[in-house]
Amino acid sequence: MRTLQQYLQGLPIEFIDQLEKFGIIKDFSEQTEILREGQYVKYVPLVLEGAVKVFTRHEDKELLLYYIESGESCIMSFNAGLKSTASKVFAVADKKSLLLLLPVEKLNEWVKSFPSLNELFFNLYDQRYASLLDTINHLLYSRLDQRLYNYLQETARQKNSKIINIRHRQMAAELGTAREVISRVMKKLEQEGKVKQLQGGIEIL
Amino acid sequence: MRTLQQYLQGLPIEFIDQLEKFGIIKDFSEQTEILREGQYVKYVPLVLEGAVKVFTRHEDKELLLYYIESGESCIMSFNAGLKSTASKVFAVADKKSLLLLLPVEKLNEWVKSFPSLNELFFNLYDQRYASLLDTINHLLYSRLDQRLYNYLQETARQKNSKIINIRHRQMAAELGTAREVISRVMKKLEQEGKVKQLQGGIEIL
DNA sequence: TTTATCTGGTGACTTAGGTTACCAGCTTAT
DNA sequence: ATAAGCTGGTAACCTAAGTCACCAGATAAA
Repeated sequence: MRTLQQYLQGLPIEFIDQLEKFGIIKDFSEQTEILREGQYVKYVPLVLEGAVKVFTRHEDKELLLYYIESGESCIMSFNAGLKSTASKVFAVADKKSLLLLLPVEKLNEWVKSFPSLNELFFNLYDQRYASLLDTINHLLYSRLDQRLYNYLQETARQKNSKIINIRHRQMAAELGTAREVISRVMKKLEQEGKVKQLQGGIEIL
Repeated sequence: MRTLQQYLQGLPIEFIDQLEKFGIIKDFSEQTEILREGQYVKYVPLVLEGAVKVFTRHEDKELLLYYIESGESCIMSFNAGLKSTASKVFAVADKKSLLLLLPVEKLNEWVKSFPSLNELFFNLYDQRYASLLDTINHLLYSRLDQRLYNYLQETARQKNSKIINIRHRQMAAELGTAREVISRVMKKLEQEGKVKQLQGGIEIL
């Protein structure tokens, strides 16, 4: 296993020391829930390895918002931690992941003492904000075929493979629509030569 | 006119001093554009009086995201200023407004020296993030009648009046839809007894 | 092996909302 | 006063997408 210093290059050594002292490194297997909606947060996760998916949910429907990747953290738990408010999103490990858990009681102090941590969270806020803005524009202006195709491309990027093994049912859930609709739209994308459905999974062309 | 101290209670006096020295207080009349998309920012506005509307735009369609009210600022210009990136939203004064313009070259320093400013922007980020999340859920799960009614209620709150004078065309623009559709849905809301269209404007019941 | 479950595919139907075209009643300029 | 432009209303139509019902093939469990 690599050391914290190797994961968190660019952070001052005194901060890394603090992290080693008070942070907790923990493994999460694929599909493990990392943050629940309504949850109050004691540890803010920072992704060292792997990736975490963040969703919003409304009644039984959900929607994939974005991924948290290596070196990034979850602003919802950051805020929920600092302000003791409840999370409005939920998060799940997308693959086997290694997280560094930051205790919230230290966080406030750290944000003040280490400008680079402060800056990291500002950057993350900005990135997620931009991502939500993008989602809004897609919801408002794109049809589902476009959204599905984007989704598949992003998934392929995450899995680092042009062929992805995934059920229609899951795609539907992550795009906030119904399974039958995915089935229909997938056929359309296939006819347009953008994807190919084969036994091993879906190939993105 | 009130002094900066009166507008910005809770901020340390040394910071107010800095603001008086380097900030610019400026009046904006209703409908004045305050931030353009793609714009690079030299001054980050902080609303003292009035209110500013923030929109996203995609081709010719736009969508009202939220209001910036007294004591609040625009995180998009904050980020655009600090990182010298382009704004992804645009903003317009909703009424005659008084803004305090913060020069970006000072901002970086201020964020570090004054934790309360730092905290203000974290709070604003969180608030806007929550607002975008809300918009996403509405776009995904609510029908237009519900969205329109929410919009009217929010507008009434802003104008501080149950009767609002506004064109169907503008409502359509701010909700990202077409004028005819508003006309149709307004009739529906009227039949349901939720609003009343009279010569002076729309009454929200 | 023989169920039971999961998976994707499909046709038929419904609905919200976008589009087109047009009209009547006000306001505002000329 | 007359014309031009804004405003809201409406009918007809179209399309994307949600819903329902059902089916066949694959996969997993008994």
